[in-house]
Amino acid sequence: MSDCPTIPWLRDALAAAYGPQTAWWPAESPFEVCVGAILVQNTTWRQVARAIANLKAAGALDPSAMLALPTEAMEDLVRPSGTFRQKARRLAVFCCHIAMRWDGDFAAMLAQDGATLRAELLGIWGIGEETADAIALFAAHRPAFIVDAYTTRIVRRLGLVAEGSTRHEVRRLFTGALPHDAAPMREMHALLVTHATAHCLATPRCIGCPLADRCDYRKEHAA
DNA sequence: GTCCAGGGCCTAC
DNA sequence: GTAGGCCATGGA
Repeated sequence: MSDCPTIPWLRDALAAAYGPQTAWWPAESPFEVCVGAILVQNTTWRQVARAIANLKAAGALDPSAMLALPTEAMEDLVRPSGTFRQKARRLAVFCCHIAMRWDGDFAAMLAQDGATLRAELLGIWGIGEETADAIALFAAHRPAFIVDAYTTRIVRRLGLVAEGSTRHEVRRLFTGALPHDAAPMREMHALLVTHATAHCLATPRCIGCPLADRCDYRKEHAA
């Protein structure tokens, strides 16, 4: 739980390479952030953008409008993001929660303190830790650190956590070293995703990588 | 044709 | 508490 000195180094190295990540989550409203967070489960943002464009064109980027859509229509709209039946159902459950628990007042739901909001989100079927943290951080602007597949991959390659490490260990690594505030957590997460999509998924991986001195991508394959 | 992507649920042990 | 199967499209 002591501060890991590599985290500030990592942040600075990525910031130097990619610059400030302002307005990084591409969404026009907090609700759109939530929809994106659910749709991006186990897929790429490119696929999510298509599904969100469909929803926008259908006028469904609103909790009550979305809830009014027939199941099959929702499935068709979110189809490009994969696992479309599950995701249509998760969005419906989420909208239903807003309607039932908050009488449709989505802004009031997001206005809760971070811990209460996170606990409530985790109680909604279809929302796990990563999705809850994404909503808390990018829709409600509460301090929360998102541990996604990219983040885990990067810290494993840097040797900061063991192969079998849990999500909670990775979270502690960052929350212990970053200010407990939404802005630095948003910035760190955005830098990690920007870096991962630029290098960790690319081939060849390490040409021009700002972490090349300390990163060993072979480490993750030992798992 | 095969593998994998910014998860989460469910079941079995 | 955790490992494994499942969901399903689309890009590389």
